[in-house]
Amino acid sequence: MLTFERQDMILSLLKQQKVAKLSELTEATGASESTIRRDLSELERQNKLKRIHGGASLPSRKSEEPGMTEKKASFTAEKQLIGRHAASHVEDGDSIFVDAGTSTEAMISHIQAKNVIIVTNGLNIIEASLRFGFRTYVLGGYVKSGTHALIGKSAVEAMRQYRFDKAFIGTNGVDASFGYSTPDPEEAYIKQIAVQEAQEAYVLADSSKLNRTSFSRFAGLQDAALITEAGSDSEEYLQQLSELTSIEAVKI
Amino acid sequence: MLTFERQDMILSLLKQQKVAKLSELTEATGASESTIRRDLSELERQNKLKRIHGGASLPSRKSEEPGMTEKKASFTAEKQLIGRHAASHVEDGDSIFVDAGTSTEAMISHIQAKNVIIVTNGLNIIEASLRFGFRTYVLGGYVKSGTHALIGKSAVEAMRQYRFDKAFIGTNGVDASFGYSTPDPEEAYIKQIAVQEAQEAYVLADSSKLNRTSFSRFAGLQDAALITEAGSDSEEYLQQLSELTSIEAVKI
DNA sequence: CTTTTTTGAAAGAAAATGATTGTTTTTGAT
DNA sequence: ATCAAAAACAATCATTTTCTTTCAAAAAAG
Repeated sequence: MLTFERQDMILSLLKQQKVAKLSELTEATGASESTIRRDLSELERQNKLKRIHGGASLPSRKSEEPGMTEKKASFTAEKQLIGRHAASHVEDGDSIFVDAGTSTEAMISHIQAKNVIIVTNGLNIIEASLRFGFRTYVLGGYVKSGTHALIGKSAVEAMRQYRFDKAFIGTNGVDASFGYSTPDPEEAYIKQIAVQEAQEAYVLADSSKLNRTSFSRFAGLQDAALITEAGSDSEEYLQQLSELTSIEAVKI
Repeated sequence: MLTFERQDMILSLLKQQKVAKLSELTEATGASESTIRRDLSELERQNKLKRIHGGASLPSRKSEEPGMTEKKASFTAEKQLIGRHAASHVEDGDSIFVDAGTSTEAMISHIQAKNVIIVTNGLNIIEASLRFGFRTYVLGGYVKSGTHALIGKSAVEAMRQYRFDKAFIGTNGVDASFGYSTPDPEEAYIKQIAVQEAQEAYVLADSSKLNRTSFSRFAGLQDAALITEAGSDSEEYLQQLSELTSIEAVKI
């Protein structure tokens, strides 16, 4: 990976999380500690970030506006791992749908493929996608406060205009019988269309989402592959799910 | 393959993906490493790109950015004044179109009216609009890098779905005979529709935009009211314009 | 056919990386 | 508060990768 790319990745991660541990950065970039330390030194020299013991934080800018990427406290190493795995499915020239959410946002920086077209309904995804230079298309519609996802009639209609090689979807619940679900029916509808329309559909779920149900079901387990983490406590549950759908469990 | 063809290929590849590894370039062009290196050196000399260890990236706009920010800073007070005046036109229950851009962004925070619905094609506007709690709708479409405006077929179609009481438009040029204009035809098209569809249309222009023309005309002076600043040096020009359209000049 | 330009390959120089060293900072138990 | 263990750090070195320089062959131009 090029120095430039890696440093960009560090900055983007920081913009999302405000602070990042060294281990998170090595994890996310695949580089060694030494390399990350050197990057941090260089970036600090450029005032792009501030080094702190154990990692780095954003520089204390006085007039920095609270961007649309706030409230991202739970951006864990787990999401990064899941994101990186999801990104490995993206191939040169793919057009992909990337759902709103933090899990899906984490995958953007890991996409290595070239000439990728990204379509999204998430404002946070737009920002990440642009930063990494992807051709970016946005669904129209109503901006739902909270998740900052685009929903409604316009969004649905916009979905029909595009053809997706792959769709990457976030979820709030994964359940053996109920399938994938999320609280808001309007958001669920967008996800449902994405799963239906895409050639391949992947649902990203950190371990907190397993064995849970939410109000609105948007797909059955068999409709989309599940990308999640292979934690020791969830081993048994994943085993059970694997009889119902394709599971891609990322090991820490 | 001819030298300029190969260099064109390098530049177009870079334009797509921001950074390119040497191996990608040799693969794409079929030329040897040495040849690509020579091309990169030459293109860097022309400021067409920036060489980085392992490949090349688009030239860092650091050189032009100081100018941009400097310019932006110097017009901030003026933009705020113009924005505040524009915001005074917004009434309770209005549905308004707010164009992408910094001038229009400045008006959001000054809107006092209640139950206002904001429709926009600018990513920066979304952020501001959400922050101040307005019901926010977004046009879909392609995200143009640079202005971060949504353009293209989807954006145009989305415009047709809404009815606007008022439209607030940014511009790059105000000219007595050519009217209002902006560099990008696609952006101009959106502005044009906004002016046509809205019950009332306002164009916001700081004083640097007066007596200038840009490539794409989107409206005649008589089609939209002009909100600008009444500077001492522009007094005469504004007097001249006031015979052609409605001028609302804000005094500092 | 000769001269100039472009190209690709090779060798040494420079840069980046990862591992290892010893030092500094933090942590937490007394 | 003090000390020892643990964690994080900077400095250094060997290895790998990339870069520049150089040169000769191939292609293009005169």
